[in-house]
Amino acid sequence: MNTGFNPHISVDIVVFGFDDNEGLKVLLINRDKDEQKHPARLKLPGSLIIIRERLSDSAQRVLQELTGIKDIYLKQFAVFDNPERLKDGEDLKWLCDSSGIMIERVVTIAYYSLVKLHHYSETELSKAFNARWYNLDDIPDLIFDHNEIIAEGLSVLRKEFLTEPLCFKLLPKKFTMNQLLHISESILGIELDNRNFRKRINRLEYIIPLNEHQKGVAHKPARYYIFDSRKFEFIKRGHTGFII
Amino acid sequence: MNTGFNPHISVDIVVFGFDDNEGLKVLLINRDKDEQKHPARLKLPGSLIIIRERLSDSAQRVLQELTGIKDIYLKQFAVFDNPERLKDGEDLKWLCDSSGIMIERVVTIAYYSLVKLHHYSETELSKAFNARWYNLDDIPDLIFDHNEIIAEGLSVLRKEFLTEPLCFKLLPKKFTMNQLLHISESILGIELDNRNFRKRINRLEYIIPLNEHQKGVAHKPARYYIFDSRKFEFIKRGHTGFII
DNA sequence: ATACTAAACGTAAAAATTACGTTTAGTATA
DNA sequence: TATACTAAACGTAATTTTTACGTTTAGTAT
Repeated sequence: MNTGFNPHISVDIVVFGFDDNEGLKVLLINRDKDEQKHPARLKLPGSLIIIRERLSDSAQRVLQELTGIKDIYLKQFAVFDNPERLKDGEDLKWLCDSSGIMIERVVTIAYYSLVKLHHYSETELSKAFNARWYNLDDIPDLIFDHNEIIAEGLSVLRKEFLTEPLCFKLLPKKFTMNQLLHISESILGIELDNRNFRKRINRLEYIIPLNEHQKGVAHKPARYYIFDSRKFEFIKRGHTGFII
Repeated sequence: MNTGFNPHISVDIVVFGFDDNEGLKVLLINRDKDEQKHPARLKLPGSLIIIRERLSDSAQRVLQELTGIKDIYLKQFAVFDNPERLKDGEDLKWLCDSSGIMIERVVTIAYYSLVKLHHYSETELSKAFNARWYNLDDIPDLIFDHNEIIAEGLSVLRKEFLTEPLCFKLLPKKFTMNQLLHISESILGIELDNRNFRKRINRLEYIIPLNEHQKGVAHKPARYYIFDSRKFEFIKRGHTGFII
């Protein structure tokens, strides 16, 4: 039986969702989408790739199929290849049944992603996809090596966050200094000094202050800023790129 | 015909070799190990993995089989998965012939490595393996997407070099400040100010000055230093790790 | 003795970091 | 209408790091 799946390669996606109030979360789905088994078998969104599919296409497709989330930033961050990683007999049986092929060994390519949590309704994720957001420090036992994949994903995210302008994927076009601060704190998992943070950000030429302010807040209204990605690239490339 | 190869997954290794005089080089082999075809088809050491083999084991094995180099530091740095990456008909035919299996599509996991060039005799590499070191800015057209793999490998190496203590893999146990400087310059591809470099390094607690100096040189003999990896880890982990 | 070489030390200005204190512009409430 | 409250925004002074240089030192070679 040829299902079109590549029996050796899968993708798994760690979707980090940011929420102003509650910080960073991860999206998990139920292994058995429609059943309400107890205990539930939770996992990352992921699946075998289609034979000749590009990995990034595969990741986008799988994510949409399993969670409805589409067209988002995805970053390949590691490969998990332990030949024993699918060792759990029951979960392996489920994988063979659900994919319709004999599984010998699967190498998975892991992606992480950053999304604005409020863009995706909890109710729809839950009802249509049996998917839910979990706090980072409250993640249950997952199938296969998915706990390890999340841990590594978070570690890479934190490293890349220091050199890549990732926070702007989680912010509206116009954002305040405090929003930027809170995201940085959530992702890095540390507290930052408000005043020193402002000073550091103000030196960055690619974060541009606007003459617009918050309205209707019960305190001094905050200024809005925008991120100029062209300026960022220009500076990052050491002024060697041509800006048309 | 079951050759034991996984028809979908390969490893390729970018071996960077450092040489005090000539800087950074890359090890390339001939596609056709024993023939002296003209023009030669050059490539990175790499091959399909064995069905249930771990990727890192595979990389070590393949490297030893194709170049004789063994037990070295290898770092997974990227996945190359373009479904058209093996497009070249002649090279694809060679791959099918040499592996003995029908190739549909191969995703390759790329590793980079750092070795002391003088550890590997040019003659033996050349005679026994038809392998040669090439200067980074003098790399010919390679098969498949191997030029792209090298470019990406170098880019990742340069990034990781800034935060990981990679240079000590290229230095003898006891090294001089100038050796450290030259490696840094070679890898980063830029010139560094000798005096400011010394100052910066001297601040690092994990680079330890010895009371030993060069002998028999026609100038002020240089002090030797050693790298204390335990101290480095201790400091890097933010003093939270237990040192027994 | 003198020249030569790379190693090693030094210095002063500028920039960035750190650890704090103070003022400001708005809403809420008494 | 005055006062309280809140987060935003500005400020400062000490310390550390970076940058761009100049000078001295310890050896061999001639």
